Amino acid sequence: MSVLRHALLGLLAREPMTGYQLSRALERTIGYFWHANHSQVYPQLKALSEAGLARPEALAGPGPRENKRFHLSDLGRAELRSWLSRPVKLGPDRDEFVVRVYSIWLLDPDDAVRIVTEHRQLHADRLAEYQSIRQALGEPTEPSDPQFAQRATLQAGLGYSQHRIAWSDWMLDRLRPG
Amino acid sequence: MSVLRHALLGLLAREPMTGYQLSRALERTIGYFWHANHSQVYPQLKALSEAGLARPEALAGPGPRENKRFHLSDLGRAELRSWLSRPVKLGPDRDEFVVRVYSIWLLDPDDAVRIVTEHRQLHADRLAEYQSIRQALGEPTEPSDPQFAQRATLQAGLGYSQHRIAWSDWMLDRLRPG
DNA sequence: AGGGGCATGTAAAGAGTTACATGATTCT
DNA sequence: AGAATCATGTAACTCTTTACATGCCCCT
Repeated sequence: MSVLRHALLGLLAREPMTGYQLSRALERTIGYFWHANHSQVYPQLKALSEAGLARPEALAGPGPRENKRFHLSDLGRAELRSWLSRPVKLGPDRDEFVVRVYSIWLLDPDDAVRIVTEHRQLHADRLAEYQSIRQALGEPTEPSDPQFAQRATLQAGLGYSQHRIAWSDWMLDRLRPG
Repeated sequence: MSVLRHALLGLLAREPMTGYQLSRALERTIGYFWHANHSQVYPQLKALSEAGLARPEALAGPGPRENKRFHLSDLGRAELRSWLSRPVKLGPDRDEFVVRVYSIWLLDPDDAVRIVTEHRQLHADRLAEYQSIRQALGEPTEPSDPQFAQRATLQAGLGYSQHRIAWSDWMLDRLRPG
């Protein structure tokens, strides 16, 4: 069972959603940490339904096909809980910008400064985005509240962007002589 | 052209290597940020050779097949430089542990504390590993030196693990009442 | 009338993981 | 004699991305 399937179960544990809504969630909140396109979501929802982890509810709605809202089943909730307790390996080991930095010695100093500055800016923008979400979300509640978990993932994002900005500054200090 | 292909070019820009050596490098240094198995490396090396970005040199060596050491070509170096200057999107958006944390409200407080503590420990161990590499590597040199780039990627790792430890502590403070 | 958002799917290609397969050399 | 390391490949499967494809509803 893939991470994506569990990400979908985790979203459905909060409230029933259509495939479209799940796809959108994988472009924002949880999507900052695990992205997926709708073309991947629909087949996975079918698989989850067939495995009895989610139940589709037929809806009247727009479009040529039947609209469906998915509910987490008891089996799905049990699977999600069991997944949470299983051991995880360390991640991420897929960081394209760090791979680029590994070859940064091949660039002219000006170009090197430019790409690091661009990276810093991307994270400064992302940080501002996270901070505005934090405003909307408020202070963390009790750990049994979904809001707490959302606040904790947000905190991961805040800390990560701050770390990338600090790292960029570390490089800029050493790339600019004097 | 994939990230993996450019990671391979970035390794070959330092010194000629066999597919086996490249595979090992993708389990350590640069492998902390972009992992790949040998089964992925060999076909990509073939593709790089066919595209004229790397040249194979036949070697006497053990085993039933011919041994090859790959050299970066001028075209390969140009491609690598050009890739470095092209814009990057933000990464990573694949962080399994954060996806788990998004559902942590479903767990008993004890289990929640346990998985966060385990995560913290993984990063504390990784941090110690990075610190011993830093000892061996020394202080950063000039930006045109491959050592500088290696030191900069290491700095990314150091900062990242520190951030994950701080984030784990943030969660533990809130998961443990009192 | 046209654009954007809601809504659901399939197809094809590329990337990545796990397993299968072979065989020499070196160390214990 | 057996294990670890060096060394190279293929096969099968899953995951991910990009593109194709349809059509309603609401707002301007």
